Amino acid sequence: MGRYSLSKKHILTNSSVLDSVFSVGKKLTHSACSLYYLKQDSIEDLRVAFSVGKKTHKLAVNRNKIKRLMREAFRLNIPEFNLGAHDLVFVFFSKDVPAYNEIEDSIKSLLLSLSKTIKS
RNA sequence: UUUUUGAAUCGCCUUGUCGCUAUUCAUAGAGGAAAGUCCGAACACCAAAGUACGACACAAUGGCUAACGGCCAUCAGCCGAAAGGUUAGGAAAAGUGCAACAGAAAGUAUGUACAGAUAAUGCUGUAGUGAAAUCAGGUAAACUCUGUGUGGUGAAAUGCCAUGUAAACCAGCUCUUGAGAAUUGUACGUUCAAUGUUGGAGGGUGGGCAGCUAGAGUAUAUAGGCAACUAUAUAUCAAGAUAAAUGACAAGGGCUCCGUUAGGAGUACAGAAUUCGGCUUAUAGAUUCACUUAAAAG
RNA sequence: GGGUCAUUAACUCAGUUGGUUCAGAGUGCUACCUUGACAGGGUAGAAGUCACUGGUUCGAAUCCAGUAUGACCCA
Repeated sequence: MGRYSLSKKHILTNSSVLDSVFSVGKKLTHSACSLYYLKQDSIEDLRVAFSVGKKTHKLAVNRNKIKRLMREAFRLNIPEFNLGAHDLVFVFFSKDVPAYNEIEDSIKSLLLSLSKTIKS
């Protein structure tokens, strides 16, 4: 496994866990993205999920594209932040189809503020 | 040559770095519509999957096909100058219904005026209203009739393994006089029915494997056929995910548009979900072939 | 993945099955009357491509086919 890898183990798939993250977990927002997060003691690594609403983006092509961009940005930037075991959910809610730079900016700043809040 | 008409094809390419999914560990990895879910099948299941009625679909003639509501050819109607396009094109002499306004009258019809003919009436022709007016009238995309077809449910089907709980609780029904149930609109039939069955409220799981990708497959050639299509031979074939992979960045080259150049902008519609055959809808741009001659230019 | 419906005035709904007879009701809007003025009341008026595109028909909001948007059901 390389330094920048992000394989299927780290994708959050269980629906009940997702529900709990949305209801119990806390929320951060930056420009076009929101981040829900919840600390988990039972697991060792962090797990992520990405979401784009069907209301804002009707075409499946655009939804897939945005999710892939978000995952790419997360994959390249996560090694700089040393987070513990957490469940993260990124939600995209803007109505435009963004470029890669904008997504990377917002995800970077979200991760930065998350690490600050965890340390403090 | 432009325009017009028809048929068919393509659906940007290459390299590098970092990733994702599958497995043979080195390869492969999204379409012509993957879409809509409008039809037809394959495949699977149902303690009888049976019979009748109902309901629904289709409709010129002949052919193709696994099948079809699809496709091909021919005839007829309509549109077009032509090439060609288009049509839910069975039956009104089985029955029922419907037709505003106008008009004498819109079917238990046949009135009036004029003309013709006749012994006379009936009769024949013309007139006005209207979409339709005497013709065994129109309307079936009104009911209906005729012919043909359809059992129902859909990979969340179905089979196996693992994990885990509750053989608990409440209510109803029934031991042959038949409650209730058996994935179907109704009836009949058939089958099950006390370690029974139905409903309620509640508890647990919500993982894995198979189904799952080589098939009515694709391409080329030859033969048959007007064609759809069929037969034979040869070659060829690596997506298989499941909160759902097929991406990001960089460089170079195509193509289109703008611009005198430098250069700039754009590169559609759109993302597999069991698999096929069609139909319908969306689609930048490019290419090939055939056909017509009305118009414009030479 | 599979299925069922809806779309009519600015808003909420009738009418659609069964074709032609004025596309209607309430709320809101505009003008006038009533009042010293407002509210309320009364009178009158405007506002519609019947979601869109085609077809059948003499004639379509209504029948048929396709498209778009929205809602719901199955687990």
